[in-house]
Amino acid sequence: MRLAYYDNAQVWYCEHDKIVCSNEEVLADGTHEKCGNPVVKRNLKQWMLRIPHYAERLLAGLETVEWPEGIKDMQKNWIGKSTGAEVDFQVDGHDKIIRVFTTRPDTLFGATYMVLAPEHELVNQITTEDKKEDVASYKRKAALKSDLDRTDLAKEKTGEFTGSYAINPVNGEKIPIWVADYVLMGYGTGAIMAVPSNDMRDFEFATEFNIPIKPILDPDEADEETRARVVKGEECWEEDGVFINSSSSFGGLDINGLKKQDGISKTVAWLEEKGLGTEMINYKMRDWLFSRQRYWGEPFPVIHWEDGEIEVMDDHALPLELPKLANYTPGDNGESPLANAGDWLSVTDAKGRKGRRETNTMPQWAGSCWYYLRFTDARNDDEPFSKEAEHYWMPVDQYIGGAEHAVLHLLYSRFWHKVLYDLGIVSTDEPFTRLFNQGMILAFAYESATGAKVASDLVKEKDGKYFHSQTGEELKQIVAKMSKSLKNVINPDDVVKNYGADSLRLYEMFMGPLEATKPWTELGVKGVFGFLGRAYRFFTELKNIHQDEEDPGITKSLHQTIKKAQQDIEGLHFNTAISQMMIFTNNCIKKGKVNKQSATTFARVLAPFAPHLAEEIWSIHGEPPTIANQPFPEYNEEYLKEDVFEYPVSFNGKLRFKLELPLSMPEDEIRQQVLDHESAAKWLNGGEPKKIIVVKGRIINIVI
RNA sequence: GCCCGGAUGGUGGAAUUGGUAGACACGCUGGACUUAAAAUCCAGUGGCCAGUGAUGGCCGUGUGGGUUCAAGUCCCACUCCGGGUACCA
Repeated sequence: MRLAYYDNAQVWYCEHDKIVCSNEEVLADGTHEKCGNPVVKRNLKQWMLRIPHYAERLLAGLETVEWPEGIKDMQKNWIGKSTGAEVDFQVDGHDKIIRVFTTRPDTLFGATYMVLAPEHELVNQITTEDKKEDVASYKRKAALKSDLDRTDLAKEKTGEFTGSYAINPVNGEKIPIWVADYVLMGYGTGAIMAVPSNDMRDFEFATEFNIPIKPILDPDEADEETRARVVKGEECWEEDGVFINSSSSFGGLDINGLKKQDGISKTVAWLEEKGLGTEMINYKMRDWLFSRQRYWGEPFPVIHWEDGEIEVMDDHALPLELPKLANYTPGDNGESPLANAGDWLSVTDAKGRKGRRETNTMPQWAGSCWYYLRFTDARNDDEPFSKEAEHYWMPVDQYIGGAEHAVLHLLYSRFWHKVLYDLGIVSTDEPFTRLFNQGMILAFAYESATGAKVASDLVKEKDGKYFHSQTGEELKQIVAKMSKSLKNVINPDDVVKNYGADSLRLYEMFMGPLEATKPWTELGVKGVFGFLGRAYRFFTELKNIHQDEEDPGITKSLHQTIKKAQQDIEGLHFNTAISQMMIFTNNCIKKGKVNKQSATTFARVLAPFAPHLAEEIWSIHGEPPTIANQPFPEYNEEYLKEDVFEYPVSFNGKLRFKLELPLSMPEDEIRQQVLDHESAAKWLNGGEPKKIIVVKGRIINIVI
C-alpha cells in the first residue's frame, strides 16, 4: 500500500489575503484571524499520508514504552479505535444502498430513521422533487458553517427530510432518511442509522423533529422510575440492559432477552450470513494532510509533467533546494510563493517534455519527526545518519518535553519512525523508550479586583499586600505564564549575573518536582545561593578540614547522601537529592570539621548539580583537574546499617512516646519492654492491652 | 459533557507506596557580630488550649462517609482548580 497520495482536500482559503489558512487562524465566526474577512472552503490538490494504516501498530506500541499513562490515554483517544459493524440499508424504490457504520449493531431494531451527512454523495440522488429546494438550501447553510459552528454551537439539532425511505434490514420497516450536519462525512461512512432510544444525539434529534422513538432495551440495573420511562421510550438509555421488541419474522433475527455483548455477536453473525453487513473497525484518526502553501518548508521533490504523469525525483537528484525568491507573496488561487519561482518551477526532460515542479512545501513535522535521528550523526555529509550511529544511540532512552506534544509531535514521529523501521532504515520500532513531561515555570503576576492584569513594574508591595503604584488599588497576586505584557519575564542571564549559573541550575531543580508547574521566586534563588555559599566556605576553609579518621556520624550521613542522590538522579527527583545534600552540609557545619576525603567525595556528589562550585572545592583540595571526569561516588551499605531504632509507640493509633530498642530484639521482648515502660501505665490506665502490633523497624501500636 | 492531572503550614514542597505528617528551603520572630546597614552565624517557628517552667493535652493533609490495629496514602460520594477534547455513530 502506498502511504502517500495526492488528492483533493478541503482547505480554508482567505480571499482577501489570497492564502490558505490553518485551522487555528479561522475564528469561530468563520473569519480570518489576521484580516477579519470571511474564509471559504476550497478544494486543493494536496499530499496526504495514510497514518491510519499504522493505527493498530501505534496502539500496540504504546504498551511497550514507559510513558505517562495520561499521554498514552490521549494518544489512544486520538487514534479512537472503535469496533462495530457496517450495515447496508436498501433505499426504498431505488437501487441504491446506504452503508452505515455502527458500534451498536444490536440496536438495529430501534433504528427509526437514518441520517446522511450533507456532503454525502447519495443526498442529491435520493432527495424527492418536493424536497429538493429545502435540502439544497440546508446543504448550502451547512457548507458555510465553520467546524466550530457545526459542533460546539450546534447543540440544537438541525436537519432536513429527503423525502426518501430506507428499509431496516432486520424488520423490513420503512424509515425516513434525513440530512443533518451532526453526521460528519469524515468519519465512518458519512451515514448513520439513528437509534433514538439508545443514543443521546439521535434522541435529541428525534424529539426535535417528532420522529418515533422505539424502546428496545429494558435497563434492568437502573432504578424503577428510569426503567419505566426508558421502556416507554420517554428517556434515552445508553448503558447495558436486556433487549425487548427485538425480533422479527421478516429476517428471522431474535435477540430478545439477550444483553449487549451477546446481542452484538448474534446480530453481526446474522448480518454476515445474510450478506447485509460485516464486522468493522473504525478509527477517528484521519489521513494526514502533509502539504502547506508556504515558502519555508522542504519542497516536495515532485514534477508534474504536461502529460499528467506525477514523477517523484530520483534519490541522486536530491536534495531539491528552495529557490531564492525576490518576492514571497503567495501565488494565485492559494498556491505557495513557489508558484512565482519562474526558472526553478519549469523543467524539461531529455525528450523535451515540459513539466512543473510541485509548489507545495512540507510542514515543520517533516523535520521534527526525525531530527533525533540526525542528532545521532549530525556531521555526516554523506547520509542522514550512519547505521552504526543509529544502532548505538537509538532508541532515545529518556525524552523530556512538554505535554502539549502529546498527540501531535509524539504521535507523528512514532508513525514516521515505524515507517523507517519497516524500510529497514532504523533498528527499533519505537523511537522514545521513556517519556517525561516537565512542568512549566511560571511567574507571579498581579490583577485588580475586576480581574484586569497589571504589569509587574506598576506593582508596589507593602506588608505582604500588593498595590497599584499609580491608582493605589489593592491587587491580588496570581501565578501566570511569563509574558512581555505582564512584565514578569525572568531573564536567565540576569540570574546568572547576580547569583551564578550554578545557583540558577540548582534552584530550577530544587523548586519542586520536575513535572510540576510552579512559579519562579527570586527568594528561592537566594536560598540555594546561600546553600552553595555555605557549602563552599565550609568545605574549603582549612580550619574545618582534617586528615584523621572520619567521624562515624559524618561517614554515615555522607553515604546516605550518595545513595539518595544516586537514586533520585535516576528517578529525576532532583529536588530531594538537593535537600539531602543540604542535610549533609548542615551536619558537617554542626560538627565543625570534616575529613578531606569526605569533602572531596561530597564535591563529586555535588558536581552534576553545581559543576563550577564543585570544581572549585575539588581543586582547592589539590585534586587534579577535572572533577567532570570523576565518577559519581559509590556508597557502602556497611555504613548505612542501623542496630537500634527509636520506635514510635502509639495507643489506638495515637503516638504517645518513643522508645529506642535494638533492631535485633525479638518481638516478644519488644512487647515486654513497651509494657514495662514508665509511660505505658498511664495510657493503659489499668486495663489490659487487646493486641500489640509490632512492625520491626517501623512502629509499635497497642490496641486497648 | 467526556478524558487526564491536582488540592498537605504564611510560601515552594517532603513523606521509604498503609506505619512518627510537615524533611529541605523560603519567609517571619528573637539574639550575636557591626557606628549602622548588608552579608554571615546561633535559636525558635502547623493551629488551639493549659502551665512561671521543662512539659502536657486536643485538633490538623479540599468536603462528607467507609475499610483498617493504623489512612495524606486504599474504597465510595462530592467541591474547587488546571490541562486536553469536542455531535466519532
